[in-house]
Amino acid sequence: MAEPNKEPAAVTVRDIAKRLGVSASTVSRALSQPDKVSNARRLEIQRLADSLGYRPNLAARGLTTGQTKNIGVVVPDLDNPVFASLVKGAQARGRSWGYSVFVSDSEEDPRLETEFLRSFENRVDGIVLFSPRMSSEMIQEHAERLPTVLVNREVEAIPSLGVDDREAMRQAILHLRSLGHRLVGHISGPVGSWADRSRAEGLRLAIEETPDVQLAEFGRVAPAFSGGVAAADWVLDSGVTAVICYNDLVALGVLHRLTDRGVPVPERLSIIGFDGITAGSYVTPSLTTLAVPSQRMGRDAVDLLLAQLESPRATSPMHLPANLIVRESTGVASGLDRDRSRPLTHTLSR
Amino acid sequence: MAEPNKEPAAVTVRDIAKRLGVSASTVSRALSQPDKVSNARRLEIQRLADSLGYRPNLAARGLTTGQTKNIGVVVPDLDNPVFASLVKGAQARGRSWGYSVFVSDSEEDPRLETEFLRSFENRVDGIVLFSPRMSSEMIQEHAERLPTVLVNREVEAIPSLGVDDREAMRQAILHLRSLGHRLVGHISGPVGSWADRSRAEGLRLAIEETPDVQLAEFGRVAPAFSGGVAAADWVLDSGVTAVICYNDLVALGVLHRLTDRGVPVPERLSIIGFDGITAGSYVTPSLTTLAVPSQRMGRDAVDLLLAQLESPRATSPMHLPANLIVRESTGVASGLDRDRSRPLTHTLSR
DNA sequence: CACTCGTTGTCAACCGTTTGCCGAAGAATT
DNA sequence: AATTCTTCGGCAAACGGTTGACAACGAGTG
Repeated sequence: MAEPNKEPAAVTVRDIAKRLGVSASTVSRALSQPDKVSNARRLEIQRLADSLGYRPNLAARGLTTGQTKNIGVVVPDLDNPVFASLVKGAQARGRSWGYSVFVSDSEEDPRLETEFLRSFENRVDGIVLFSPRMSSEMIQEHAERLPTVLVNREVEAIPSLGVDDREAMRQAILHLRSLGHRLVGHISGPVGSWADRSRAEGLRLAIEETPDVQLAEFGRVAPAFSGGVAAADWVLDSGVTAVICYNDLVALGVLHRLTDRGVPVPERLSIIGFDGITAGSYVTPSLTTLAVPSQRMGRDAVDLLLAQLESPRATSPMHLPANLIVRESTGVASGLDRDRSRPLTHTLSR
Repeated sequence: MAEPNKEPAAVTVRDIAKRLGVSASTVSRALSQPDKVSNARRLEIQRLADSLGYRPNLAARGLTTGQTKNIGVVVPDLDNPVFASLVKGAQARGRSWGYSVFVSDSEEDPRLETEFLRSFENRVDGIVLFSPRMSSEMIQEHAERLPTVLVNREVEAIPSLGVDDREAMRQAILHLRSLGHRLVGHISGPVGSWADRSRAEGLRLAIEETPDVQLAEFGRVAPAFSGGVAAADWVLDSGVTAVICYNDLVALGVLHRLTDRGVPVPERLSIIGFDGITAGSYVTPSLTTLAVPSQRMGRDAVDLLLAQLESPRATSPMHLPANLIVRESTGVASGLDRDRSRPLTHTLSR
């Protein structure tokens, strides 16, 4: 009564078989292993199949084949455009391989992550996991129950994909150096975040190979606009002429606070962000940033995952290049025109 | 050989049955209809089940029950924070009801949308569809194969959920009016977009009931930053003192262009956006906007869908209120202090 | 003690598909 | 013409779980 009989009773392989007087298995074969059945039959079956609008029930198929043709993607926060974009890329690539994508927003909460991973068991063929916080042990544990590709994080023996933070930071430092900056600040991100560690380390290495640039470390801030606002005065007061921020949100916060105070950017302080979110190009001055190819990371992560499904093998972590996008928030170092004559470019190895 | 035997062979209901010397059906019942089995047995079974880490295979269950416990969400573009947020809300709410969420980014392409909808058949129990472009007929057609909830769009006899554009526009107009604006511009969005029609209509109604405010229509622009940049000079030149933009991106474009030209905002021109994306609070001056509760829309859409699954019934379109967030991009109308003395508030009919 | 009744758990069928095995028939080989 | 090889298609079992029908059993009732 309450059921007005929606969903017009999906057509099954047996329906087709019956109408053609053949067996279900023949229909199945005609559709999935066309060379196992005669041309005439196959055509006949295919014709009827799509005239009836037949759609194989993937759940049923999955029961026998063990393939769900689904993959799961877990990200910390869909409101962060970087993650949204990653999901977009993953979904698009999944589709092109015939996979559907489950999405899960873990809200940075390891408990939720665990819940999702468990609920994905025997519901997906594999997962793409972006989890800066979960412990390596837990990741290991989950990964052996379900094929996994990690994004922006490396854990022993698990395929992973990340940003080449070292090369990114090198680009940033070279850019600033060639603008005459000699003392550069760094605002780091949340403790325990894998990305923060990796970026800080990359920066350290970049500084090491650039002897005439020095680094000033500023403490950790929340990886958000407010964090940048909070850090701005401190940074300005410290005497650095440029600052590299944990991410774009922090950079935008710094920029906003300085603009509010009437401090000219980049004349007084150059600012570099990280991520390449679109908001960076909306502000004035627009934000110079290290853009991570997040959509591509989503795509590549799926490719990597599917490759693993086909033939599991050890792979070393892959690195995608970040892209220095120079906009208006970086400029010539303030007041200092002294050593503009130094040859800079030939230290660029590659 | 190439298979290192990952995935440790999921434990099934029969495994449990065997170890306890009971039948599979008893185990099944103990887990899903606890009152059909004696206390002792039930406890025994439950204990073993989770000590073995048993996870029911939902695909298999779905075969008999007809419930997949999955829902699909289709949005036009995940890179748009409004849609990302909607997905976030939908996913969170789905989870709390025990549903997993497939996400699909249709890239504004009706062909892709159709493909997704078809691929969702007998893979999900229902879908949340955000499709400003697809024809009503096609939507009708899909909706009768699969329970559907529409977002930000209304089609005869299909449950839907949207923003109360009329009330939103009324708030905007009242806000501007009380700041002394008497001639307000409107930059509209892409042709064929349901949201654009609805917002324009809402604006028209709001203007009708506010006789002392007049409307100046500007043509359509791309619903993007560049669209706003393009429209800015035109709007400025027209003599309006305030402009309401199709969405925040357009508003940000206008703002950016004016700032570039040195035109003071809001002194010379007030700007209102629509959507409430976070980028609006990063710019200087920050953007006054009509914030749509996108995450909540996602949640409510899922609630509505699940309610429909339980007992399908006709429902009239639901409307969620947009929220006027007054920031720095709106101010007192330029040069005009003449009729500040008029009593304004009592025209506010709620 | 015979009877009814409620509880507990088993049997078997089923959901929609795939797939190994086998027999039938036609084609090719000798 | 007899034999072997192929090709085609049917049968039936499986995947993992659910569910209606029913048997067995112990307990309560007269």
